[in-house]
Amino acid sequence: MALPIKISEETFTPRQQAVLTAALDLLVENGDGLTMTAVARRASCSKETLYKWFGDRDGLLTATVQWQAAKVRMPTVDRSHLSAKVLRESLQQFARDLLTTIIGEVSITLNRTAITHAAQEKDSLGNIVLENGPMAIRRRLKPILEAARDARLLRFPSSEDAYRCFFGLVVRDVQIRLLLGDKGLTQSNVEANIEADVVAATDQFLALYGAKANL
Amino acid sequence: MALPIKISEETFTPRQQAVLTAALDLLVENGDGLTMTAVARRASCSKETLYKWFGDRDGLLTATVQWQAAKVRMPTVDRSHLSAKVLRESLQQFARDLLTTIIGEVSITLNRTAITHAAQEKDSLGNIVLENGPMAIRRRLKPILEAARDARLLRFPSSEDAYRCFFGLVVRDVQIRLLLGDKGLTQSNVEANIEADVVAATDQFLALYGAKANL
DNA sequence: GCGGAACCGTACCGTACGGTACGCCTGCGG
DNA sequence: CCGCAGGCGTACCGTACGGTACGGTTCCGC
Repeated sequence: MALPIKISEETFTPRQQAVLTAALDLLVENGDGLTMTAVARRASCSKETLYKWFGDRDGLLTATVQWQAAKVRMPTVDRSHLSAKVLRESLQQFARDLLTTIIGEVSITLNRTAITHAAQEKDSLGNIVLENGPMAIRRRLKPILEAARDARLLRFPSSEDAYRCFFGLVVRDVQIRLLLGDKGLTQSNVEANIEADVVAATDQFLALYGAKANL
Repeated sequence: MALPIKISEETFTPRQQAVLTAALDLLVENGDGLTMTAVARRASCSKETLYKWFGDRDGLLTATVQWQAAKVRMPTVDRSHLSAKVLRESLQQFARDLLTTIIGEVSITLNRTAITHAAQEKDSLGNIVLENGPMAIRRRLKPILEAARDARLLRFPSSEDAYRCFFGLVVRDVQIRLLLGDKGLTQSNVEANIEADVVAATDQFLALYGAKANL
């Protein structure tokens, strides 16, 4: 079946959401060793109910990822009056959101789960994570970039390339290192430098794509 | 036990290397669903031998990743006479190697395996991959960056930051999308653009860190 | 009050897979 | 020629886990 990308509030009943919360907690705690029995016990429900609601283990996993991923909300930027200052602050906000998201325990777990899943020729989880992560950022950022170009604040031939450059400047090697469990890169460690990194990445992006002296 | 980071040629006998090759092939083919029985059958050896040589499944996995990761070789750059031209070409070579590596089937598989492993509170595989991937690049690149700074070709306060910026400009969202199984980003698709991306990333890096008009 | 739907808890089944044991063959040193 | 070490193939064991079945309880509509 084609998975719905969007999840509305009413997709899951409160009880079901409690189950999904339990599943997510277990996922974060125990890695991908998520068993149906454990979820049932944690959520105080029967396995039969799990299978009735979610079909099978994959369905539960999918629902969990989908439900959690949909909770990530992007800030809306007013692009009607873009000034250099507003643009810079918007970019910084995007960078901050992106960084704080990817270093979060939940994001790491979800990405790991989806990648593990993708290793078994199943890309549904990967698509959900992509759609709610990088692609969501892209959808929100590109209009702003294009508005900024129209306002002569930025210069680029392709907004796609500009977006991907911004992504690279912000994320760098942080995400892959966290996913691989690099001990030299704890969340708190990265967290302390977020503000500096946000400013640095934004400055670099503006240096590359700013129309003039936007530094 | 502390895992040796370096693997010499003689660490494994040819027969053992054949077994590891079989394991790697299966890993690439079947994702993380690597079973001891499958490896034994593919390598035409008995399971008993596998356990004798590698201890347990984790040992086999570790040996496979370790052995394969060690095969990645970095180019050596002569940093005695660095000119702007040589620097640019060196950077481009690094970018090219990095990109061609991470889009390769084997790299994707190894990273996925290590990440899956990291989701179970085991970071040995992750460390091996990190050490032979990003960290290896860093070890080779940083001296060049610093030599270029000494030669007044580059300007930066921290070679660490410069390296990580370069990494971000080159990799961008390619690796995470491939790991997540993004269908809109096939290897061939990326491969076709490698040269353009290499040049673009290098130009951007030089624009940010070049001492003067190194564009 | 009554029937039934939903659901909990638990017991159960089948299978897949990690790990072990054993019988057999081959090659080699003495 | 003998014995034995190394290794192949296979059968086997135990367990963990996905998935199912079923009895008991609660709650809701009538």
